[in-house]
Amino acid sequence: MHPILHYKDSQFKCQSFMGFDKIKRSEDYSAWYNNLVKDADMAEHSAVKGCMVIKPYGYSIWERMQQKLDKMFKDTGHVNAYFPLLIPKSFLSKEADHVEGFAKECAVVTHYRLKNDENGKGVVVDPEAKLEEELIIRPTSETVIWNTYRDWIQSYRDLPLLINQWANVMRWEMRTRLFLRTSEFLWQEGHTAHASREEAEEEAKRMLEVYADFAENFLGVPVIRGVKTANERFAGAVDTYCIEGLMQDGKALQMGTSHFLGQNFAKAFDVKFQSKEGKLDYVWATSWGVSTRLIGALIMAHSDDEGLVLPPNVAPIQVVFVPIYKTDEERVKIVSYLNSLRESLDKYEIRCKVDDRDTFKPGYKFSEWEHKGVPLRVAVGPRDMENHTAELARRDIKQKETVSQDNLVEKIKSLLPEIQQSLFNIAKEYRDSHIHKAETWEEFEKALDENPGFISAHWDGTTETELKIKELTKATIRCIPLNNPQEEGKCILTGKPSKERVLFARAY
RNA sequence: CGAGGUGUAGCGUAGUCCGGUUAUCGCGCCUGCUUUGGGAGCAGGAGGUCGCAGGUUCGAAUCCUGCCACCUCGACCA
Repeated sequence: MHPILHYKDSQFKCQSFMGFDKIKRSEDYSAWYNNLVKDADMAEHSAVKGCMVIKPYGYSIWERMQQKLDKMFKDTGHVNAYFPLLIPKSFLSKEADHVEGFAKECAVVTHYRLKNDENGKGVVVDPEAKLEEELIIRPTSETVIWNTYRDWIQSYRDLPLLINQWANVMRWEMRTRLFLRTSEFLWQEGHTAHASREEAEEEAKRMLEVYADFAENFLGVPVIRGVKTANERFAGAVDTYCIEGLMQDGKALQMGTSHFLGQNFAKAFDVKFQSKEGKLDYVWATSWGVSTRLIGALIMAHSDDEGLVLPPNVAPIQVVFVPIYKTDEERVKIVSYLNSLRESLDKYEIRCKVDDRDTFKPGYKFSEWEHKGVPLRVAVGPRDMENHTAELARRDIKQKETVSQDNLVEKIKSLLPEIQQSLFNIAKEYRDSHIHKAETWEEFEKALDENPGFISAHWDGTTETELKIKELTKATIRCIPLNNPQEEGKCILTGKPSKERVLFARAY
C-alpha cells in the first residue's frame, strides 16, 4: 500500500482562489505567475526577504521530482551523502574564479551567540562571541566537498567518486521571485571525481542528458541541450553544459547545469591520485545541479488562465473524483462507487482523490481542482449511475467526454500517459515555433520585440560582442546547442566571420 | 543596491490628499435550514496590534522620521 497516495483528507486544501480570475496570462505574465503560485497554494513569502515557504502542495511536486531524479542518479551509479551548510570563508578563496563568481552573494556568519539587550529590549549579538574565522552559508558546495575529497582520494582505485547531495543553498539575491529566484533554494548537487579528463567530460555530458530526459519526459518541458559561452560559464568550470527551456512569454529559463570542472578544484584543494603506473596527478571533476526553480519552469511551461496545469508524472493528485448527488442515498452510493474505483487505481499506483466533501457544490470543486492543475477529473452523478457512465474532463485540453463505466480503470490508465504526452507536444510546438533565425541586426531586434523566443544567429565568438548585444537588447546567449550544425556566416552585430549559430534570448 | 509604487481580517478592497463616534464592502470562515450535473440561497455569527518602531497632536489607518516586506524597472544571478 502507498499511504501517501490516498489523499483521503484534504491535506492540499485550497483556502481561497477568488482573486485569480482577474489576471490573464496574456495581459500581465508576471502578475499571472505570482497569483497562480499563491492560488494553487504552492508557496508564499516568508518574513525574510527573498525566502519562501513551500507549502504542502508545492512541496509535494518537489518530492515527486526528487524521487524520480534520485532514482536516475542511482541508476547512473551515484550515491547520496551530506556536506555541511557552513563553509570556512577561507575555502571560498582557494579557487580564484569561483570566489569571484560567488563572493558578492554570500551570507556570512560572524558570531555564535546572542545576549539580552542591556536596555531591556530583545536580544542583541554578543560582541564577545565573534568567530575567529567567519563562516559562509554555502552558495554551492564545491569548496567544502573538494576539501573533503582530498582525504578520500589517494589512488586510482578510489575513483571515480560519484556523489550527490540534496541540500539547501543560499545566494543573496537582489531581486527574487517565488521558485524562479529565491535567496534560499532547495536543490541537488552532484560532485564527481575522475581519473581522466575524458571520463569527467563524459560524466558531465551524461548528467546533462539525465536532466534533459527528466525535463522532457517527466516534466513535459522540451529543452535545448547546449554549452555556455565563456561569459555565462559557472565560476570555476572549464565547460558548463545546460538545458534551456522556453517559457510561454517567450523568455528562456535555464533549467539545469552540468559542469566539467577540469582540474581546477583538484589543484585548488590539492586533490591528487596515484595512477596504475605510479604517477601522481590531479583528479578531474564535474558538478551538476537542478533546483526548485524547476517548479517555476513547470508552471510557466504549461499553465493557463484557469490556473496550474500539471503533467501527470509530477501531479500530487493525478485523478480527482467528484460525486454529484441530491439525496443522501445517492451520495452514499456514488461515493462508495468512486472509492471502489480509487482502490482499483491504487493497484497501479495512480494517485487519486475522492472529493467527498459535502460542504461544496460540484462546480466549486471542478473549479478548485482546475486551479490546482489536477490532470484528470472524473465526475459521476445519478444520471451516470443510471446510464452506467462517467464524465471525464482533461485539464490539458479542457475537454470533457462521457464514457462507459466498463473499462473505466483501463481508460484512466491510458489517459494519463496521453495527457503527459499531449502537454509535452503542446509545449514543444510552442517552443519550436518560437525559434527564429535572424540574418541581420534588424531582424534580430524585430524578432526579440515582436515575437520573443530563441533567436538563432551568428556570433563572432567574442565576449565583447556578447556583452554589447546584451547591453543593446537585454538578450543573452543562452547556449551553443550540442551537435550544432557548422555553417559559414557573419556575426549579427559585427559582421565578422562565424562558423556556427548560437541561441539568443531574453532570459529569467 | 539605485528609481518608482504598494502594505487595512485568510483573499480582494473603501477610507489616507484635507487627522475626529464603534475602520468599509465583497468573497472565504463558523452555526442553522434549504440546496448539489460548472464557483448555491436565506438568516444569524466570529474574525483587525490598519506592515513594524518611534514622533507630532486633546485625538493618528490618515501627518513626520526610521526600519521591514512585496511589486515594476535598472545593475547582479540557478
